[in-house]
Amino acid sequence: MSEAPRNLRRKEARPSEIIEAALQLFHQKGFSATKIDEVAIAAGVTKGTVYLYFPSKEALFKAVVQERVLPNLAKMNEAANQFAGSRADCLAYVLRGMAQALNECNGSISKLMIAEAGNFPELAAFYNDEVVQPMHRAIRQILSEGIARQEFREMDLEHMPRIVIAPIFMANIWRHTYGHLDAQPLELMQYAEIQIDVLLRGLLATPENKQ
Amino acid sequence: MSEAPRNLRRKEARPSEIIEAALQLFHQKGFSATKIDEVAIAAGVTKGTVYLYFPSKEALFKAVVQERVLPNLAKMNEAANQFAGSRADCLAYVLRGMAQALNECNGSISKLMIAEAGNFPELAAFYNDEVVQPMHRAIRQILSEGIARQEFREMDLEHMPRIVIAPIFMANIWRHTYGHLDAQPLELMQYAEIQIDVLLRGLLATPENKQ
Amino acid sequence: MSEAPRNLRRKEARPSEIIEAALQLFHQKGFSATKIDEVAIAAGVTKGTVYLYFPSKEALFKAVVQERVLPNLAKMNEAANQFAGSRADCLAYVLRGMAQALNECNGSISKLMIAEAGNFPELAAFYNDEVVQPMHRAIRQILSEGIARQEFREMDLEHMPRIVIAPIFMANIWRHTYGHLDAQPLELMQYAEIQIDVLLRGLLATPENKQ
Amino acid sequence: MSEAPRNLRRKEARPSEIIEAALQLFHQKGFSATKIDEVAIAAGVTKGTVYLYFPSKEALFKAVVQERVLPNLAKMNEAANQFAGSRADCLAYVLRGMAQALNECNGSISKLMIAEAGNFPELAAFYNDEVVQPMHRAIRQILSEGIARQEFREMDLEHMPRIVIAPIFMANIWRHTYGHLDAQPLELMQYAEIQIDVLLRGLLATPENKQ
DNA sequence: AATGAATGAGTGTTCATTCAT
DNA sequence: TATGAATGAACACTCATTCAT
Repeated sequence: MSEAPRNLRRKEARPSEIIEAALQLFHQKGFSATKIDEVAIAAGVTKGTVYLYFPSKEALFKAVVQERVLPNLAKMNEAANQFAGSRADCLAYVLRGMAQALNECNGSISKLMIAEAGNFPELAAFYNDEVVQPMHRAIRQILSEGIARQEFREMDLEHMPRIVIAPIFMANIWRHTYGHLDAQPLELMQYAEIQIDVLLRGLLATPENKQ
Repeated sequence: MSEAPRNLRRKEARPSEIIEAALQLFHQKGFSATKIDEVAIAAGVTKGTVYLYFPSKEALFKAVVQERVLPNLAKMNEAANQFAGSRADCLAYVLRGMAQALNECNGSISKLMIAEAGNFPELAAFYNDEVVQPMHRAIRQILSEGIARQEFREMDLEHMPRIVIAPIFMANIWRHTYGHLDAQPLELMQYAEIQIDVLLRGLLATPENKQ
Repeated sequence: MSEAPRNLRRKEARPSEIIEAALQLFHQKGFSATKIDEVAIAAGVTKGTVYLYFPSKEALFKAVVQERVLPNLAKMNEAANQFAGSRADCLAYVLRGMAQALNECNGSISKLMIAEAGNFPELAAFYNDEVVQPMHRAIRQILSEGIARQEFREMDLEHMPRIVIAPIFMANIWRHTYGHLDAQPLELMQYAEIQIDVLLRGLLATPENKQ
Repeated sequence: MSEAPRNLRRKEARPSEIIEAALQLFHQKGFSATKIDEVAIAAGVTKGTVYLYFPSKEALFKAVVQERVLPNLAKMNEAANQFAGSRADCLAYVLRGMAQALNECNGSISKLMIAEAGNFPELAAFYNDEVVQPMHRAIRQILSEGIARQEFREMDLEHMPRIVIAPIFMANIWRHTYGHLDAQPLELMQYAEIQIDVLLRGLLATPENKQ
């Protein structure tokens, strides 16, 4: 109740507080519909302060993407590389990790990138290069190893990464888009288990081959 | 003086020309970033004329959704109901139909609805009620029949519709969002075949599963 | 009292009405201190209308310069070229013409360009190329002819144009800057006659000088 | 810990350092376009410090005028009063002094006062009363003495001061406005000599008297 | 039915000014 | 004395919407 002095309060936390507020609003309303004023209020500051840390709304957008996605991606990649078990287990592990990451984060960058890519071509290219393609490569790597070990049957490695990750990503996007309309909230982790089960049955070499 | 009277030209076609133009622009740039002026120009009329047929930008949005999505959905439902073969074939048939519909349409309403749902809650609810839920019901119906016929194994009918349709919808969204960045364009129909193959292997009752 | 319909009223006159209003305000308050809103109100329209005709404040500025200065300059040049009498009379004639032009125009572009050149380098260069240098060349031409005819004594042709025109320009700037503080308004035409008299006495070849 | 304490460094010099920085920036960019931040940085302090010494941007402006112009004017007046030679020589001396002062100072207060007078009526009045009118009186005094001594011919004493000083002042203003566009920089002192020569020839009583 | 000139509320951005330290 | 984080009023510019023709 007795306020801490405003201008000294966590001055290094400011940028990330603003990024957090921006993430919430961007994913709720999209980029254009989000007003800097709202971001500022949500972050507990005023408009001018936002511009103290980010030179433009677009720069704020980029910061949000960079701060919130790249670290997650790197973590996932590393985990996959260090995973020692079967490739099926590895794939399951990675998908679970993705679901967990998406579930814990209460924003949806992928939704944001879908909504605004057309208006920010440069940012879209950045996202594609830095996030999407590396993620596809990681999945493809696991699948390819699995085929080599005869865990997985032969398959089209070109298209498979999209097929593998789409259900989880779309579920997360839907959650943030229509979730409030559902009678009961979508349980992302549970959903992921089902998707993993169906997927692995679809990918594994014949049961006969397995044992 | 000798001009062919422009305003005699297919008076009744005006609204749908405007809707078509709006669809293109909405899916390219999103709702907020699309200007009425642009829609007008793309439709070959002037701004005032748009307001002659649609009382507001939001009303235009709704008209786009209603005109372009509901008919497709109804068609799909009917086809599914009349399909006589195995439920696996029926599921494949329906998914192929969706992919075809999405492939032929050079806009992406689903992308649009993801991007703008937050700003148009009423529209989101409408879309959810009229499009998403019916689609899920239709898929669930096929799966449920398949289980009853012991074509499919037991499964979670709550979550499965999302898992089934996610890859195709995501690929279509991708096409309209990042497609221009890809070396070669995503072949939606071919992609759908692969997804159907993996999915059915994952869903079918195997001898082992059945026991 | 009964207003003429607003949107049809002199639609072609709009741009020049806006330019006129902008000229007044720019020279009264400078570029930065002039608000588009003020220009609009002074022109009897609203802000949006200004942007209907000029894409930016800077573009409006350029239009003001182009519309109000270049025509005057061209007129002066032509008059000087056609003037048949002595070069002293010609010089007097040109200076009187300048004074007249500045006197009749109730703005002062030269003041404007001095005040804002630093912030609009491109515009300054344009003004220098299109207005200042041509004016200097015209003066230099007259002086040089006068020297050839032995009307004028030998002199430094490089610097002379500035010396010749400075008093009239400065007086005009003065009038628009501090004039309201003077007990009696500066009579530009009368002032010009005195300046012409002093100048010609200073330039003419005297019998002694000629010898 | 071992830093030389910055704030001990010439405490009293702060205001004049700030004034100096402000002078530079005001004449380069005008009043409105100059930001307090820039002034602060140029003076080697921070924004807050500027407000420690000057309660507002306008007050800083006034301080600049007072500190930098009034002393020069007083010096000129005194020199003129003590000058013992002919009034022609005295006039030449005073004009040379002005040119020198303007030449040495790399700002142009007169330009500043032209650009911003409209926005600061009170300051304009102050400048007119304290600078312009005294300067005119000083010139008028010299001319009047010269006429009494029959060095100068009869003339209009009302307008003459402007005519006398305009070329030098305008040249200085131009130098600071368009100078960077010229192939070779304007040599103000050399220019002044030419102007003095033309002027005196224009003002002196008959040539016969001269020798 | 169609136009397009005009509007004005709204938003991104700037910057003089304040104040707790 | 000096800082610099924070403020908020102000302004350029946009664009959905209106309306006289």
